Parts: sequence; structure tokens; C-alpha cells
Amino acid sequence: MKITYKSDYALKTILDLALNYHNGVVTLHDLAKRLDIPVNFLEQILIALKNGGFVKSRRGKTGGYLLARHPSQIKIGEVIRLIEGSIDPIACVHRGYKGCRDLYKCVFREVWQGVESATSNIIDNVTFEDLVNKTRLAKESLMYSI
Amino acid sequence: MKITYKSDYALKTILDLALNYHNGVVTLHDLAKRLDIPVNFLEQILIALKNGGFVKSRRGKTGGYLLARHPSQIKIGEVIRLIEGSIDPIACVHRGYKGCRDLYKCVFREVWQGVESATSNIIDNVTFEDLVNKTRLAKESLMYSI
DNA sequence: ACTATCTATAGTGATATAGTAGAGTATACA
DNA sequence: TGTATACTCTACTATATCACTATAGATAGT
Ligand code: FES
Ligand code: FES
Repeated sequence: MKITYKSDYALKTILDLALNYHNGVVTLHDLAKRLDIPVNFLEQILIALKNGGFVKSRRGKTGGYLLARHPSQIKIGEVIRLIEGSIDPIACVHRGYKGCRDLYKCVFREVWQGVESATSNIIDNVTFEDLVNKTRLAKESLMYSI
Repeated sequence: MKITYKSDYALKTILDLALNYHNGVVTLHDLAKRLDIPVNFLEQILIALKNGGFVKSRRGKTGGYLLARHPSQIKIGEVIRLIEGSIDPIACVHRGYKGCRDLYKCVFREVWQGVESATSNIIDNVTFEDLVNKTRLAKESLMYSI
């Protein structure tokens, strides 16, 4: 698995929307500014997240974006899979890798499958509710330390 | 972690040399032919493996390549790290990732670290001796099935 | 000397990444 | 009804990485 800027931005965007879950919509402009992401790039990411069923949008003057589901119902693995397409360390685990002529007899294959399932085990067990709580805890302990 | 052709080829090369551990040297040409890797490309990989201390070479007419260590002393993780440079799912786990301005407070960081250590746990526990045994077993069961 | 081998470095086409740019659509509200 | 403010969609581009390719040279055995 490789996390690109695109999926990094997507995850931070969902987290921001999760932190604002009870505050109505958040505009593209606000998200871009807070997360320091180029507006036009974030735009494309939000369309993908919308098509993936993670966010909803409201158009017009009072428009903006909001989560389509409760933060506890979104796992970071789902978002990564949508943006990155797959989780494999090597393309042949899933298919379409030319080097994999001898798939059925390649002794490395089960290593790659092991890596994939270990990775899934982690990213499919973290929800955005977990991350919201962690963020709030971090903010709190920061306040006490000042 | 992302396995490219280069590291895939490197691993298969080391495995081939491990299978021939008691047969003296293997030439670049033979390796390239058996593994179906472009000669000039494999050449570069072998230089890297040599500089990494995994293989040794003999020049001249009776030259070729051989393992620098016993197959039981080479873990696949070491080879991957040499060729790929790192194992991180995201560059910022290790350093030099621009998106990581807010490293110290990013709540995703420990997820990425978890993925990295789970991956290490797998690839640092498989030696080429293991793979040699697995290859021989597979070949054996294939013979019985015919 | 000759030839089979390894060594070293430069170049190249294809694809992916991380954006930019700009025209178009929908909605609230004055 | 007009217009400001938002979202939508498509096309383009610069840079880097990947997977080679090409070529000139060094070394060792016969
Ligand atoms: S060639 Fe596909 S797993 Fe080895
Ligand atoms: S920005 Fe580096 S771990 Fe999140």
C-alpha cells in the first residue's frame, strides 16, 4: 500500500467533516484553507468522495459539504480503497501484473497476501469516530500543558 | 510498501542463487534467461545487490554471481529495503513528506506506523532458506501429481 | 590474442502524481 | 429577477518514477 497526497488529503478532509458533524455544512474554500490543500485539487477529491458515498453536498449560496454517514460508520480503509484503488503491495496479488506469469507457483505470493491482510486488519479497524476522539483528547492535553 | 518490478526481480534473483547455492556461480545471462528479465536491467539490479552485500561476483571467462551469505542469513525484508529504500506506506513516517507539516499532531501517524511494523513483522521473518524449502516442496508435490 | 564474463553510466518512452485553468450549473436571498 | 456564492465537470501540464535500452569499458581464463 502506498498513501499518496490524494488519499492523505481525502482522509484529512473526512476527519475535518467528522469534527464538524453537528455544525452543518463546510465549504470547499474553508476545507482547503484549514487543511492547506489547493482548492482545485481538493475539489476533485471531494467529487470522488461524493461518488464513493462518503460525503453529500449542498449547492448554492448556503452550500457546502457534509458527511453522508456518521463518523463511526466510516473506516479509513474504505476511504483509502476508494482513492488508491487497492491495498496490495504488488499488483499481481489482485491481478494484471505482467511479472506474474507464474502466479500459481510463485513462492512470494503468500508473503504479499500476508502483508495485504495485515494492512487491512489495521485500516479496517479505525473509524473516524476514533480519530475524532483522539483529536479532541490531543487538543485537551495541549490546553492543560499551557 | 510498494513492490516494483525491480524488487520483484531482485527477490527472484536471490532465490535462484539460493537454489544454486552449492553449484558455484550463475551467469547474468542464465539468470536473465531463467527468470525472463531483460539482461541490461538485471545487470543493474545485480550491481545493487552486490553493493548491498547480498551477492558476490567473479569476473572473466568462468565468472558469474553467487550469494555472499547462506540463504538462511538473508531475509526478504533486507532485500526489499535495499531496493525500495523504505517500507513506509507514506513518506512522512520516515521523513521528507511535505504534507507532514503537522507531524506531531497528526492522528493518522500511528496508523501508518502500525502498518509499517506489521509489514516488517512479515518480511523480516522470511529467509531465503524458507523459500528454497517451499520451492522444493512445491516441485516435489508437482511430480507426484503427474 | 581472443572471448566470455562482469562494470558503469547515460539515455528514453510510458505512466502516474500533483497539481492548474476555466467554463458551467444550482441555490439563496435582496 | 438578478447576482453573489457556492458546487460540478473537463481538459491541460509539469515533474518524477518506472522499466527498460544502449554502449563503452574492465577483467580473467584458454
Ligand atoms: S509473480 Fe505474482 S506473486 Fe510472485
Ligand atoms: S502528516 Fe505525517 S503522519 Fe499525518
